[in-house]
Amino acid sequence: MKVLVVDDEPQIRRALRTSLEAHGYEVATVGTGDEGVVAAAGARPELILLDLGLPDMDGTEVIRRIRAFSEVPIIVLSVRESQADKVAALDAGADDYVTKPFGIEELLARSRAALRRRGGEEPTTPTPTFGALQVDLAKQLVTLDGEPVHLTPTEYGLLEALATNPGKLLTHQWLLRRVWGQGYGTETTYLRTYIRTLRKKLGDDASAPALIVTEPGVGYRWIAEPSG
Amino acid sequence: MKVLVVDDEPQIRRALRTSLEAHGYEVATVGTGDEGVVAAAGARPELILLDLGLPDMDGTEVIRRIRAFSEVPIIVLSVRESQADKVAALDAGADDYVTKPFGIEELLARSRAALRRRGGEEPTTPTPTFGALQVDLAKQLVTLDGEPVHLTPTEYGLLEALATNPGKLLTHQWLLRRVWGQGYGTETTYLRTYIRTLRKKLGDDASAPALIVTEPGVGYRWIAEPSG
DNA sequence: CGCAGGCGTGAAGAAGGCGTGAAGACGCCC
DNA sequence: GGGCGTCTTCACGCCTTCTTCACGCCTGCG
Repeated sequence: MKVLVVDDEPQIRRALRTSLEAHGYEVATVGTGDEGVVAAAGARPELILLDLGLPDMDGTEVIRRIRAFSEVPIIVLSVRESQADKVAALDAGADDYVTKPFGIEELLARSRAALRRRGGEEPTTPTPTFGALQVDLAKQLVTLDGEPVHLTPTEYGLLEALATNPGKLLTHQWLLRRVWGQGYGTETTYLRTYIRTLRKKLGDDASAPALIVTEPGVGYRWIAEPSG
Repeated sequence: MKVLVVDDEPQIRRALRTSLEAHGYEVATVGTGDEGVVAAAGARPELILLDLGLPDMDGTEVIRRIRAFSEVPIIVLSVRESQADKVAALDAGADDYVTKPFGIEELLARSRAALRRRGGEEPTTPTPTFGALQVDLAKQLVTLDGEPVHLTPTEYGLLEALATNPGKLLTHQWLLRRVWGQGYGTETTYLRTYIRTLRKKLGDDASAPALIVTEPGVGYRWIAEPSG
């Protein structure tokens, strides 16, 4: 049973490693959010213990990025006790939220509970591939024929929304809310603009699409077949 | 979304009911562990909020009894903060453990997290299939002999109305209301036009129909046999 | 046998959405 | 403060889609 510990304080990492290994878990530790996302994709742990107070990245952002490609249980460890922090982390996709200092027995029990719930394996691919196009959801890196493609944050967000829902018809409103936020829903000109740059950068043709199909009046559809 | 609250204190029951109903949940409340187990079996709630300090039965026993027949998420509410209590409840099968007093926002967030996990079991949308014709309702994708068929929103809406009611006679008015909206009901020319394009795109013949039969003066009927 | 209504067929006008290209506004880093 | 990348907005021409109409056929009825 592999567990990934993401925490910037070495003594906490050490303490967690000791306790977890004593209970038969296999433990990997990293110190930054970025490493955490990469390790979640690479090492494929079955449980992640995530400290919210990381130096390099907001904790909810780490959760969101891991959730882009994995359903692995995430238990948040945090010194912050405010409800807003808890709500934000849980709604970002965390499974549980434990405030420091916590008892190791409680943490282990919550880990067991989280693992018990996730009985089945999830087949989600960390890096969906479509022919020459590869989308590394962990590193947020897109390559075409092996060449990295530079995308702005909005462009990447749109691509992620499309590529993680292959074949599905995604409405204007759904895409706008997912990429731009809850307050959006009618700004179809944004979509047209960014779909255009995406098509251009990914070498797609609107009149003979191989990746993104326009569903007039409704939305867009990612039609490329996953090939990895 | 049905929630069952098991708590012996009436004011807590009332407070939870108010908060939960304000957020769109359907709430049932009981005051004893025994009633809780019965209600969990009978009312089939999708989430249970369980107070540990019940007068008639030990909290972990309630959890165990419910777990004997249901995987419904259980969030424990308790005044006891000891690790031993938390471990016991979680290992008995609880999904989460919240100590009173708790913030309602946090409880709601934890409820969403618990529901999200359980609901994660892909709410399998049926994909009606009729020989070579396949209607993927989740993706809103129609394929004929494996080839995607492009339909306009109105065409798809009409097909969905027909294909999800196989064998049933659907009147002009019913179809118009469903596809075009409440304000319609007499525009049978619309129906004729779109039934025609549907037949053309799906390879059906009006004079020898295999999919859509005209019921003169009344409406239309989807006669294809579901085959999957 | 003639007629009327409903249906299938074909087509065309109109409205709105889309792709395209570009330019201004904004925020951020140096 | 300046420069750059990114986001937002606009105008234009084209194309899809919706809506409407006309015509011929069939059916049922008187």
